[in-house]
Amino acid sequence: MTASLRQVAERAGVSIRTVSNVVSGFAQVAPDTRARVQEAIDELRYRPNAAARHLRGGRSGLVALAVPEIASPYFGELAGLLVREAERRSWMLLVQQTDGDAEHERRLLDGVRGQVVDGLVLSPWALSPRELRRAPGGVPVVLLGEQDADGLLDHVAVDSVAAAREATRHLITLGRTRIAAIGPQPQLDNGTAARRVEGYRQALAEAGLPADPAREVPVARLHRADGAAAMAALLDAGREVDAVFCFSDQLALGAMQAALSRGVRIPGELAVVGFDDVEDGRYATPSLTTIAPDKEAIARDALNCLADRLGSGHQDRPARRIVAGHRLVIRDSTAGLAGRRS
Amino acid sequence: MTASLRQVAERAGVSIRTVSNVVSGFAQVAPDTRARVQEAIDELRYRPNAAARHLRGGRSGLVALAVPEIASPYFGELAGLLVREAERRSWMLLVQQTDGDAEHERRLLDGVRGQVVDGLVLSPWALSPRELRRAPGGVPVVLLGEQDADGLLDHVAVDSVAAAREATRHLITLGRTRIAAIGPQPQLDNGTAARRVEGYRQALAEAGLPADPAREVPVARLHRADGAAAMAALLDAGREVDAVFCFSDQLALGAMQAALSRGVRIPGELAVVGFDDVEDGRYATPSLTTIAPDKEAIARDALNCLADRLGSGHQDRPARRIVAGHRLVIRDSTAGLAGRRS
DNA sequence: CACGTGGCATACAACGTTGCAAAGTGGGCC
DNA sequence: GGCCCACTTTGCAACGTTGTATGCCACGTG
Repeated sequence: MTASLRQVAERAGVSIRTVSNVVSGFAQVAPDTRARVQEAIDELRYRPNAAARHLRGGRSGLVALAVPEIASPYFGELAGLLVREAERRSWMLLVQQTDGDAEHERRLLDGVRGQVVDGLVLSPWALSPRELRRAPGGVPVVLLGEQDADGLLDHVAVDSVAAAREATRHLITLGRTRIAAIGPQPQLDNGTAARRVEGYRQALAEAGLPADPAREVPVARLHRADGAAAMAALLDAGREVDAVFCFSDQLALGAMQAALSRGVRIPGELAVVGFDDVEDGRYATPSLTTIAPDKEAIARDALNCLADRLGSGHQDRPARRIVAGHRLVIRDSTAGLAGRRS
Repeated sequence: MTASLRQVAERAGVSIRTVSNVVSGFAQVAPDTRARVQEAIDELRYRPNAAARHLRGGRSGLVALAVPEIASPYFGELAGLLVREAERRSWMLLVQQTDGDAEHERRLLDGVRGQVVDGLVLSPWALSPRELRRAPGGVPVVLLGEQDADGLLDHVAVDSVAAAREATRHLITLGRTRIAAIGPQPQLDNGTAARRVEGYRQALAEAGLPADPAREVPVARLHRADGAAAMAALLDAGREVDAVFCFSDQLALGAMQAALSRGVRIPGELAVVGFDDVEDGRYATPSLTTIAPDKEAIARDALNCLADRLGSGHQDRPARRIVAGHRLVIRDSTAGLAGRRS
């Protein structure tokens, strides 16, 4: 099948160890020996055996990304960036799906851990901080989103309170006063959604606008269909609403679709803001105003966390809480001018 | 760190081999011995070491998916299905991105191969059949799309000629006669695009419509921006066009956006059909008529191919050419009735 | 009683790699 | 000429697992 160090050694007339030295460029090897060995390597097309290295060294070079659903545009885009970032470090990315299922997430925490990957980037959905905390001492974990496991695991997230406040404030500056929020998830112990609600309420309070609980529409998942259903519910209930802040672009796109199909004009009668800045939103009609998290930074920082926990000496440093940047991107769904996309 | 067979064996007072037998349920083990061993396993939280199994058995339980871009909705959706399908077989999915780069694809063919994964699902973009063919005897490969490597590698794809013909024919039955195609890629040796052009032309010919080369708009990539640019070019050139068949939903969504932003009514003045049936299209305004490939079948069949090449005895069976099903899904971008989404 | 049989448990080796320690080689210096 | 040192190369062991072969025991049968 594929050549091993032994075969290369035989061919080059040296010991296995010397070939290993050439391959890993470790110890000093005499130039002519190195050349002879290299020749044998090329002829036999030798490639280091990953399994053996993994067994010997305890590192697989694999990192897992676990998200509720990889088909979701936000996670797809993030996965793309993580793959790229991983490659930069000679790692490879393994993708796991939790389907937003607690049991699944639990299994990942002590299943994939310690076995095949060197680290895990987890976007928890159903698991409470309490459960995340009891993660055993396996491989390093980085959480995405604001589920902070009581400071026991590293995590990377945007400042959702601030971002939600900015988004809502933006709607307020447009003169909207009856602003709904689509995306709370009271049924889950979900830090991210809770914080976005908080930011939304803060902005309303700052502006002296009343907070109407009936305008906070909870959703079960973050799909377009959930956004569409939520919007439909708002409209059917006759809630007079002139703007809506959606906790994800997916929800916003679904909401827009539902509103448009009922003849509601956007942004004229209804201004819409999303969250995530996925590509779909940029090309939707109208294009979607949104909070754009710095996804590159999230990907980079997440792998940085893993990298330095894998590095020597830092294994037990206290958990980090990294705040990634974000900015409000204003597009047609809130811009009066019915103009071009950003 | 994590317990090994040795430690379990010591604790249970049996040999390593016996523990192994318990774990893999292989040889016969006396009930009380089994119970004792199981107890030790539980107490020590023993988990089989993946690296050692990989080294010993030559199987890693990993399968790679290599696509140009995982952030693209079509590949994201496919990845989700593949992860699920892989899980059903106790495999895990590794994601690689080629960025549509030939060198990258080449490296994957003989790099990832034979080293860390048991199989590779590759969606080639830039590599010609000729190059794909010289794939060395590493791990099994399945190609997605219609790049068939001269019958040397398994591949799974929809019948693009037939699908493109149906899509175009649908536009013709609406009474459209000046039908453009967005998506040819003459600069690439890309079987898929070529076949879609072919189906498009066939439909025109069948209907006795003239084929106007200027209405076949090539694109460099399949992003929304490319579709938007192509549409803009068509409109700016003053080509009178009353329908367009786009080779992917992404292109179609970009094209719709460009048309809408210039005040072109869809489907009134311009009917649009896409290809892929990604979720975005279902929620676009108007919702997008498209060719829906049977993605579940593609995922299943791709892994089936790998599975039975990994199984005993079938390693050298001739390459398979699997045709996945597809259907035309008619939505608002071609339906006169400006109604609800499908 | 000797032998075969079947059930159960074990020993050994090997998968391919690398850390460690030590051996071999040659040259330079006193 | 002898000795030390630096440079280069090597052998051994171990990572954790499983295939193969074998050992041990009790039991039933001829």
